Amino acid sequence: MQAVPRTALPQPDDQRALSAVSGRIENGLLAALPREDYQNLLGELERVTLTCGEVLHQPGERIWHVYFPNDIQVSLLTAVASRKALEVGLVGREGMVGISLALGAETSPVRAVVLRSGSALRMKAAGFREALGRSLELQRSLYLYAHVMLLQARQAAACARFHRAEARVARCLQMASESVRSDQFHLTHKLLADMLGIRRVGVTNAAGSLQRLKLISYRRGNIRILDPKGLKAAACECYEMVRKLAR
Amino acid sequence: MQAVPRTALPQPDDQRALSAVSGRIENGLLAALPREDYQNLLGELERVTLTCGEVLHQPGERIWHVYFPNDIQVSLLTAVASRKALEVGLVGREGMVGISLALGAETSPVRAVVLRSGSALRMKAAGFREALGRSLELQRSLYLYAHVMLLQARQAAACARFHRAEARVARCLQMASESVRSDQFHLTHKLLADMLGIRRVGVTNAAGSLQRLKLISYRRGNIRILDPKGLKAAACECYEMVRKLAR
DNA sequence: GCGCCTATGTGCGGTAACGGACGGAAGTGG
DNA sequence: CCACTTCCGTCCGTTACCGCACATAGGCGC
Repeated sequence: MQAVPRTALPQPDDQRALSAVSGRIENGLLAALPREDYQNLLGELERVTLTCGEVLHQPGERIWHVYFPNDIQVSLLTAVASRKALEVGLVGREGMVGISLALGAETSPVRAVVLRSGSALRMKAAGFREALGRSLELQRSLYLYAHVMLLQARQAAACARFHRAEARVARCLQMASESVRSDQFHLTHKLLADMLGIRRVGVTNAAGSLQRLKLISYRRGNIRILDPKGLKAAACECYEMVRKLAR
Repeated sequence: MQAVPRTALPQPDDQRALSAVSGRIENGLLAALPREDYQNLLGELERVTLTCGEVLHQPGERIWHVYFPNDIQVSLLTAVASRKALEVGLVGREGMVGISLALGAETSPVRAVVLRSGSALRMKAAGFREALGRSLELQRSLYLYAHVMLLQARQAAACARFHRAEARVARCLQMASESVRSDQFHLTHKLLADMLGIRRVGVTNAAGSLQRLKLISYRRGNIRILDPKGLKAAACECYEMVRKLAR
């Protein structure tokens, strides 16, 4: 992930904007809103397509947009000096990128990198804040989401400290699989290593071990889960933990 | 910290309640409120004295009270199976214990353990939620505080993953020193080890090394900072990072 | 002073992960 | 078909921890 260049802000693909926004609501947070509250947001939302590797937020920099993923997945990374980073949150269909803005901050504390290409609905920071002030329902669900992110970050901390690379790799694959709702998906060792804050070789070893156990198979980034139950057993409990405590 | 028993809920010392609450406001969050908002809270607040080792919240259990520390310090710990835990947040004069309640959760995601004895103002969960609904100012400052806790947790994650024990011990001592506003305080190796999620011996080694560098001296838990600048140089940057990004 | 508890120091083998480097193999674009 | 990039595998020595066990040493009550 160190190699990912700072990219220009993505442009909306306007030709598809209307149909997309007025169609079925894919994002969980938006879908859960009462219809009226959602209607009030519609004017502010614009659809963007994002590709793997794009950087949405940088730590310390101002948040210009918040993003509600449709089918993309976004990794939130905390970096330390010496070009090392660790994933401290993962945002998918059920979440949003830029929750700090809802909490009253103006700058992002993390780097937000697109992990899986797809589309999202985005909103300008100012419009978002206004909308938040108008909708109590939106407040309620976003603050609860902030709580989940807090949970995630804390669990990530304990996980990174105590769990072995192999278990963490297994957990990551399990999560990815459930997120895309398929037993096949694309994820390279390098990318996984960056998320887990370990060496690429560490992932290679762990993945090789999981492969020997017939839990997964992979080839040039194309991963297939062969034995979901076995994989879950090999994984650390952190994923389940977050789920459970998220209520 | 594994040895700390589950204690009964602390009882308020009612005889001191009135004088304490109506005196100078020590807690930062409360002190920052407009006078009117604070007056509205007064009825709900009760003063309690807490001693080192008391457990205020347990993960997964219902939050009955929130606490606004006067001079106590509270460590927030995330545990994994196998009796290991890691500090993912530290609450002092400027914060509160139980922020999850403000975000809409009902149970605590962490264990909250009193690190330094002293007093705090506490409030029943129901009363707190009502009060929060009434005061926009309180909302604003608590959500911002939630953002800071999120920051803390994320930084703690990266720190635990990447930084060496010695640097983390140095950082912890630096933080403790600033928190008590003194170059002397009490903190045993065992307690430090539990916060950092490393072995007691690891702390002993790190502390011994810092002592040989003439940065600190200690004797049976009584620590003295000899060279604050040197200590800061030996510490990892995580403390400063949180400060800076907290805006 | 004696017993006891807490706090600190030491020693030892074991190991998971590190950093760096190199090679091969699979796909990609001309 | 060939150059090139991406991705994966292997090997090396090194290191910062771990878990365990045991030894000292200060403080406290009696």
